[in-house]
Amino acid sequence: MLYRWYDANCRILPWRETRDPYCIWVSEIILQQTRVAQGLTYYMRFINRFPNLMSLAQAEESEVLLYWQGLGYYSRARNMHRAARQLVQTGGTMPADWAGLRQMPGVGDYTAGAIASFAYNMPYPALDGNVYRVLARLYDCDEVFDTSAGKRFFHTLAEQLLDRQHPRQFNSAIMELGALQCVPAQPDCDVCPVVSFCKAHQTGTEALLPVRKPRTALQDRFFTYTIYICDGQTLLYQRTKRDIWQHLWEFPLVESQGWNEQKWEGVNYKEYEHVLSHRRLHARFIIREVPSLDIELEKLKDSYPQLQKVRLDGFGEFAMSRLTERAIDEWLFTLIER
DNA sequence: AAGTCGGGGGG
DNA sequence: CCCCCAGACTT
Repeated sequence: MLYRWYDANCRILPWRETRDPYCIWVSEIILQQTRVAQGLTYYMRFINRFPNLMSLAQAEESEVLLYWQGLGYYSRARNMHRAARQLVQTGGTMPADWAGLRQMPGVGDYTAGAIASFAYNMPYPALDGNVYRVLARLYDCDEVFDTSAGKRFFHTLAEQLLDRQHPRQFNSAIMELGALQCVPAQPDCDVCPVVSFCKAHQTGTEALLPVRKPRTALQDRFFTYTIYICDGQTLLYQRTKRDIWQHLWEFPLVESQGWNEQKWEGVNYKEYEHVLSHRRLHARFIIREVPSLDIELEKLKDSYPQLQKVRLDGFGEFAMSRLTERAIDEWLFTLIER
């Protein structure tokens, strides 16, 4: 039932056309907490530039981050780069078993199971958000799934259900079922291939499942960026602290607890709001034309790591957050053209 | 166990 | 506004 549905309905995706563990690894990292539609173009560009372990290991981290720019969760890219360098040091091939995969930086239980089953057809379950939803509904199970106990519970369930003769096909099918058919909101159960096995549908509880623990509240942060301008150049620094956007570049930043209501007469600035999953950022970008960037650089260099002069047409070498990217594209550049 | 890390799309 | 997405890591 399930396999027939999969063959007829599955999406054609490049990482399904290969069994190269490197390519499958890259796809799984990109797709962590990321929709296929968003990750697809990143995957194509990434594989084209870094077609194998060696090419990734030999690249600079800064270039890897450029290929990740805009995708979010940037530690994924840095962990992947670190893993590639580790593997090249120890033989230059991808691990060929679950335990070896699981030890790679950035590879957790889900990703290890996904690579093991997709690349090697090994009998390990792979529980992502789709699978938790499908299992919770099939068994009408209201156990909270994103706790350690809940993960153990569903993992045991998945191991029992797993088709050990066809782990690749099984994992692909059940994930695709969650992505296309057993969707979070208003699933069309009338056309579901496994509706006759679905206890939640018999009870009418599909919409209540799966059960997740409550999310942490959104917090506000206030950023004031200063764009120093002189002679077609500006100042950029690299974020290095354990915080958002680690190792990305941006304009010198001062964070405050709120907006102190001073008047901004004659000051050239623009405000942006930028929402992350658990933060609401309130950002002000201020343009300050100064007589000399070297004087500002000297004053600020102790507070801002890697602070340096950058030509306004040279931003392409520096990986930046969407927020900074937007401020540059929508404001700075349109302002400069006048 | 709880918090952190991005960004985007859909209802 | 809310939700969730081929999750992992740190504290």
